[in-house]
Amino acid sequence: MVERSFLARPGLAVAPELLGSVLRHTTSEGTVAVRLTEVEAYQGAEDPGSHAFRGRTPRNEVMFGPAGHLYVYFTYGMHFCANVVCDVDGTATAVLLRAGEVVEGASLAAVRRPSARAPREYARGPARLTSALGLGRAENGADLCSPGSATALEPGPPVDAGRVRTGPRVGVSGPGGDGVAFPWRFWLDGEPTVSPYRPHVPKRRK
DNA sequence: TCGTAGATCGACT
DNA sequence: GTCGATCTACGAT
Repeated sequence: MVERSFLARPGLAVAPELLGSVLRHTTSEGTVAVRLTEVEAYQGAEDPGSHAFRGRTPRNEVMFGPAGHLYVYFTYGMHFCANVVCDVDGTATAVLLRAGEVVEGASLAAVRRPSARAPREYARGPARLTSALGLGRAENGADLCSPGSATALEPGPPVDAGRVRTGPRVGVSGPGGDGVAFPWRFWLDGEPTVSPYRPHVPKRRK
């Protein structure tokens, strides 16, 4: 079980140390656990790309709460994405879980992700990861740091610091408006489950 | 293997 | 009414 104090820091500090951790979710169907290989930090009010940028709403309520809870939101009409809420109560920073490797419950993950051709694709991508774990609206606000919780975050095997890679999010400058892009994405080099980098280009519909 | 269009609905303006 | 922290199918190469 990850200590809540570990998460009660800015998402930017927590994110790289979260790589390699294992998120386990148990339902009536069974248990699926994913070892995180790619995450992205969201700096709340300082991040134009964050749900919390325009202030507190019923939707992002959980982000403003205490650390160690799960923020699950619905997007694009069909997908769920999951974040680990960080920092102290009242501060809306979080870490988006972008990709991971299924290390337990692969058969159940296969049922939930029928379109995946290989096990490495079970959780390769934010929406795929939540799908493989079986996370949904019901898990929004779930406590990750309480013993016996159906949704839990656990320390994984030690990660070689040399394999941790970072990347700036294109077009987003850091606090202070100095024009410097901050490295808010973190992933483990060489992991086949890391999603391919694609610049964020919102598509316009007709 | 790569690139693009379409799907689909809740939150916010 | 508009847009989105995306995924998948499908056509082209």
